Amino acid sequence: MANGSGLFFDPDPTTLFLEYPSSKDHHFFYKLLKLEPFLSSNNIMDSLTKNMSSSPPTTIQFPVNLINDHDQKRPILDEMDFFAAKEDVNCKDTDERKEFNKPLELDFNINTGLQLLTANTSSDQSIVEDGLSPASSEDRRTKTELAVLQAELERINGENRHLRDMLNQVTTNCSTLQMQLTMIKQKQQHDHVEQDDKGDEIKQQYQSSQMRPRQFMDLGRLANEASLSSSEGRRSWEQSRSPPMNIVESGSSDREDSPEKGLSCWGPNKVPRVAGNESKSSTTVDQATEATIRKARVSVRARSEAPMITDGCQWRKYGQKMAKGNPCPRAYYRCTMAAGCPVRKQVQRCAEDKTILITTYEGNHNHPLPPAAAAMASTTSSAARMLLSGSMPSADGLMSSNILARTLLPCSSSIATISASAPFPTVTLDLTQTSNPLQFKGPSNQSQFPFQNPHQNSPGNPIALLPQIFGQALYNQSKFSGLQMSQNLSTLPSIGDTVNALTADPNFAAALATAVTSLIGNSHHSNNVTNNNTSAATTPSSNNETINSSNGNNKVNSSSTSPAY
DNA sequence: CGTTTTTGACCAGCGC
DNA sequence: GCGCTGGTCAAAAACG
Repeated sequence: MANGSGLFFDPDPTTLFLEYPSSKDHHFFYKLLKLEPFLSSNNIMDSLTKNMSSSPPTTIQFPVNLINDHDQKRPILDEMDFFAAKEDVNCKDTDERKEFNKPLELDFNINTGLQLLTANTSSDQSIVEDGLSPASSEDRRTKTELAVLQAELERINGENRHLRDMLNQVTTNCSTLQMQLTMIKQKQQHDHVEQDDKGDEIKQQYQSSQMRPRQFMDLGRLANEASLSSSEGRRSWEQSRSPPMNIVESGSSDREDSPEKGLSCWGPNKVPRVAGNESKSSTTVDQATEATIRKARVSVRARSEAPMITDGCQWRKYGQKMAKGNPCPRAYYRCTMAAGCPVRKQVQRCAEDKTILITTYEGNHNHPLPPAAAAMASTTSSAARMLLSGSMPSADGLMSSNILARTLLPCSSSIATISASAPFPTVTLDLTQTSNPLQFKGPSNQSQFPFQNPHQNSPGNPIALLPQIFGQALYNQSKFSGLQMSQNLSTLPSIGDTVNALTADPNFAAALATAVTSLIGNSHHSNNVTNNNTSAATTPSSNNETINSSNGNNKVNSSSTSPAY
């Protein structure tokens, strides 16, 4: 109790800010935010934690003046100015308002212990009036002081709780901005790497075959990445009411005419064929890795009563099969947001729990993603990259990847996993978890506060776990791989904020999976731009012909793509 | 009438 | 080679 927050002066300005008694004004936080745009939320959280739980490392024992100083000035001015604060407390509301409206720099000198004196004053008076001996009076003073302190602590604790809530809100806002910045950085770095390493290959690709659809897919992928940036994301929002831009030019006929159409379609035999001669320098391991990567799938398990979760993309059902060992049929869908989009998904209910909808995504979109998916892409990209970064063509590699994933995600291994037993590497996002395995299990320097959004997070909302999941993932990523987002642990709350915002959509899970799917390719296509658009090869090459022809029959033009959102 | 869904058939991979 | 299974095709039906 005695170490309750608000009674301590922490030299850390962050903590001081947190203890600011009149910080009900949100502008105060934003002012601090402005001063510390990259303030680590973890520091904030840690400071909060210190104040809320245990004795802070730096504690200033302020003197308790038992003399009513209503009529006299404070005798001690070199110490914390609690007494002046006392006056503020004793004053009327109007005076308090005035005091709160003081300049911030003045308020910074005031700690929340300011109200102590007010209570002490009254107590002192009664004690003095008792006319007891000095010793017993001293004891009474001490006891009274203690009681007052306790009451004050309770009040301050409540205030700190309020401040903590406000801090969470401000932190999320700050982190959102940071995430946007990070996304921009990521995009710039990614584009830079692509331009440096594969610019020649891209040129050769374009020169060798102008209308090859895979090239448009590349552009589409780039467009997807571009959509991750704040500006592009905004544009995506603006375009949300209109059919998305079709990256593939002139429909599927181009695909049919292309001699390399097989590359753009799924086929186990369609190991990437590098057009450039210099591309042959790439090792067979790289090619095999690329082939494995292209086969990567993202499976999302989420509870949904709906037959299919809507993820912002448009899907056309092209088949349904009864899978072995599952009474529920498996539906096959093809993305129709853009002509020739190779992304397909399978939807099937879990045999054990039919309330769980298993959606498996395969392939990479060749068109800008819907806003929700695009926004989530930045969040999930690092997680997907991390999960797949260890993917190797061999089973051992996949197992290592799985181990890596579990190592990097020690608290979420049951939520985000890589399956090596599946024919293709599959990233499984289990959103059906009801408990929060990550909470309070992070590293010591990690925020002990969950990414709370009291309005959206709830224990029964599995999607609410995503902030923790990817926050943890990104944290570990920053710790181990030092990728773009590593420099800011404060990105964790931003992820949580973003995810929370997105999880407002009950169909968010599918959007998440879509984003992950798109980023699985994005995270690796830098290795081989020639093949990055080739979707996961699951069907024989012979089917490619029929697929293309069927696309002609069931051609989905941009006009036919109804603006579902 | 265009698009989507349904559904039986077809194909390829895999294991025995 | 055969059967099983997963995945896809494509004609017909349904839908708006």
